[in-house]
Amino acid sequence: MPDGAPVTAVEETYTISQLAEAFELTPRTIRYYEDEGLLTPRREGQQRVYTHRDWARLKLIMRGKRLGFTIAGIKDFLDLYEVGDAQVPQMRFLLNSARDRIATLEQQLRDVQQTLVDLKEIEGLVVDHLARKGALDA
Amino acid sequence: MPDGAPVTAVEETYTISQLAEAFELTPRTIRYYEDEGLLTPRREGQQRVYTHRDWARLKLIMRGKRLGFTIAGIKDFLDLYEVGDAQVPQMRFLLNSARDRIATLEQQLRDVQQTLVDLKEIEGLVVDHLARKGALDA
DNA sequence: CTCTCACTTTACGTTTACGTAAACGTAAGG
DNA sequence: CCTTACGTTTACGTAAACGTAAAGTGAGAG
Repeated sequence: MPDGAPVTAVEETYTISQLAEAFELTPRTIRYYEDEGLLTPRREGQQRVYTHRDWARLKLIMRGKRLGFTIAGIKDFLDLYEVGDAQVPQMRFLLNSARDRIATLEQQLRDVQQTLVDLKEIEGLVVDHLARKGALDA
Repeated sequence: MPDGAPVTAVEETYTISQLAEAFELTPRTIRYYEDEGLLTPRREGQQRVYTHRDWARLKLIMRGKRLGFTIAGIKDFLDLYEVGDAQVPQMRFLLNSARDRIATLEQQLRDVQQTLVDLKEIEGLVVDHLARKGALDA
């Protein structure tokens, strides 16, 4: 076994455009996320090499975007997943960040639920109105 | 009873800065929403006069913002509440809009719930870590 | 060797959602 | 009459999140 050989199987990697296609983003966007510190792919020559770790982070990024978070906010959020090596003061900070975010998410949860109630009521009204006009086909 | 006298009690009105303070916005922002067609206050001379209807719409606007909608998206959403006088083709359009929005909101609901699960797990890990270090005071 | 293709960097452009400054109107108070 | 307070319009400025064009690099095909 040659020195420095990988212990685990060779990890699967992705190019930037593979990631772009998978997540329906442009390479530009993915590079932008790197500029903002959300991704840190290694380089092979000058080319970026992404691993399944970047894949996972991109999934979290997309979820954050669907939730309306800013890129900076998503970065903070991603940092929460990197708890391993933190010291106690940093830990306290992370804990507060996590709890803040939980609070706003619980507000968002209520907002979504209420909006769904509203919209379904509207939907009912419209369907009703169309029914009275006998225009409910299609 | 004089001609043209209001049947109901005189409706309560608000100035732009009253609204601004109540919703923690700037007057600039409220005028911007008017430019974008989200609010249409009547004028008294050159001053804007807002009613409780504008108040209600602003509440919906703020909720939309918390949900990460764009201003244009919020406008479309507000239009859904104006179903009364629509014709059938317009009704069909509204129905589709409402259903589309319901779909994305249900996705958002799942996202919020999953993110809450994630964050609470992180919170648990951090609390645990701090406990082992005996640093859970304060 | 040339061409193509995918990737790279640099840098200016664009949209959204307001901020901010300038200049003015108007009613109330001293 | 002057100031103060609040309102107005007009218009340029700005931060965020990319789009887009220009120009260069490196590997492989013909």
